[in-house]
Amino acid sequence: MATNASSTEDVPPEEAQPTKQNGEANQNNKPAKDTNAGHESLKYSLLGPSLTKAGQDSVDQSKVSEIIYEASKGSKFFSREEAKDKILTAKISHILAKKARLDKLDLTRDLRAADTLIAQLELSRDLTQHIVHLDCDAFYAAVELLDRPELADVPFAVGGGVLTTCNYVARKFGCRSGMAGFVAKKLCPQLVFLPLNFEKYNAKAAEVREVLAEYDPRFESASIDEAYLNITEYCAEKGMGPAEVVEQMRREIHEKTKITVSAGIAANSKLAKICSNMNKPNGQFVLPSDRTAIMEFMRDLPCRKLNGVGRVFERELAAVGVKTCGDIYGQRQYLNQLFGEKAYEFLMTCYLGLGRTSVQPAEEYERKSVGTESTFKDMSDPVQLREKLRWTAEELEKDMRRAECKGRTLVLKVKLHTYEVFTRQVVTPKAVYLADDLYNYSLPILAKLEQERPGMKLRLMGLRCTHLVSTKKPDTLAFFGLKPRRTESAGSADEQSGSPHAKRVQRDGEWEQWPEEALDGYELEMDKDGTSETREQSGSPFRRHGKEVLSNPTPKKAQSVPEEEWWDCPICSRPQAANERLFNEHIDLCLSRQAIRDTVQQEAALSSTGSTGTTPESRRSGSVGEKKRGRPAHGRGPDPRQKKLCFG
DNA sequence: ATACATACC
DNA sequence: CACTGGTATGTAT
Repeated sequence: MATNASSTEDVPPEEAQPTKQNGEANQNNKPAKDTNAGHESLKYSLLGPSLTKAGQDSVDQSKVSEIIYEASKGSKFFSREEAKDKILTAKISHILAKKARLDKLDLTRDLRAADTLIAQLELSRDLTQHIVHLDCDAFYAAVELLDRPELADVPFAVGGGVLTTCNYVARKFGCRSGMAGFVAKKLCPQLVFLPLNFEKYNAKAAEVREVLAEYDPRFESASIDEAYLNITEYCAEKGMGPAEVVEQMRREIHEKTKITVSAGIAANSKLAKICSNMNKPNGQFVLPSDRTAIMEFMRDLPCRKLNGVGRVFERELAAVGVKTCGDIYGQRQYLNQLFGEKAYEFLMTCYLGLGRTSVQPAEEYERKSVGTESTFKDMSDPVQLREKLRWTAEELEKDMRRAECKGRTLVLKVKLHTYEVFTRQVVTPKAVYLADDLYNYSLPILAKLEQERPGMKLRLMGLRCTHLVSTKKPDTLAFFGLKPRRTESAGSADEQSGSPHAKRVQRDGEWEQWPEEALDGYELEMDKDGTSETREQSGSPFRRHGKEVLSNPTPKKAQSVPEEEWWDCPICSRPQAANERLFNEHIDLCLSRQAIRDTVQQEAALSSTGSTGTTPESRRSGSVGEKKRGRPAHGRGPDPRQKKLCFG
């Protein structure tokens, strides 16, 4: 390790380039160098995702990587990582071979297509909004520290088998979130472990959100400790600059919650997210909303900093000569063919520094799946496996009740003792959520798996429902126009996605099921055992790292008059919640409601092609809400509506 | 539609 | 000591 001390620290290992002559896969199996090279990428991979994260700057990464490597090697986990690394290496050599083949062709067309796309994307650039990404610093650790101030200078971590997070003292030793506890202990023998306490974190997160709502009542919770805000209006109202506003907001958050946050301020959410990492912890960074400044910023930005580029994609990109976002331009003629359309478009928007400027409360996003999984001691006894499946089904039922939905597809996930993962799914004949149904429909696929690999030993089992059908009462009522919708929504999250048709089709799919499900929904609600209250509040801790399900706090001003504003639907004339997206959805519903009613009456309960309401697109343009918010309608261009991954 | 891989926190 | 859990999304088939 002495040899690779400083030069290889932060960069991914080089891929073997294919030799000029034979473009096929051979190069990566050359014996002498490859054992070493293979380990380099494996070690890099074992370093984990937080390499690029804050707090690791002063750490000797090669030393850390060596310790992790030594601690891990020989384990089944390690073997699996090794195998995965080999697969990736092969995949990369395949990509390189393809690139070599492309090089022999005339790529003028691809080059022109890329330039056209760039020009088109450029038209959608919106520099008028001030978007902020806020990120609490080592959030769980910071919350724990409030109760245990004596830990301020000692390295500690939250979480058991795997570190959920750790404080900055521990990070100096190379510890990081996602790391196995025993590995962290090797890096830092004094490391103190604290158990997770989600109720505490959620309570503190709610305090932080109280403050955020003052600056943008429609802020978007991206996770328990992250949020996006659009402060354009706030800046205009107060006559303040965005940096000044965020300084003030961060000060206020710290005063009221004793939590420090870092912030990025930029013209769109993608840039803001990158910027919030620049001055962590307890700092902020402004990227001026100026095209040249943005292009220069992106030019030198390592691709790995992009939300959506992980270890694998980073390696693939590096292999074709793309290390920074600026490098994307030089390779633009290859990217579509090498990585596919979505990745290609994603990369182009990254090169240009484009991103979404829309920010909306998380509860306005539609949930796509609900699932649960757990790890346990290796198990192969079929009886025990069935017990485990039964238990998993019961856990999932609880989660489904909390989420107020049923699923039409059930996915069984299984991890073998070797860490290989399998999933198998079934479409259920009806939407399900009861443990009995979940168990009965998943049991046959478990049995089939057992048959496929006799005596399989499992270390994890999980069940997940997809193709969800909401059983929320407000939606049902809104659907039939009985009452305007307010807070909750199971609506789709399409925005200005450029191609409304795709979404429309999907929605029609949902609608087909609604008449039937609507009644079920009531039944589910009617069995009110008070759980729907206790569930959401504090009943059982909804242990979640992901998106928050809580609604945004109501701004104090409005609290006295909770439902102060309504917009009248132009079709049914009923008042609707003053929310641009819900309003548009309501119009969608109104336009096809009659068709749905017909369908229900015919009791052609299943497939109702009649419900395919051909909704006019025109109304989406000058929507009332956009004026209300003082935010310009975003370009119709391919600006994505994504939540996490940005390939869309 | 199904299976698998990747990514994020 | 002994490598998580929940959700979303992309690609290949």
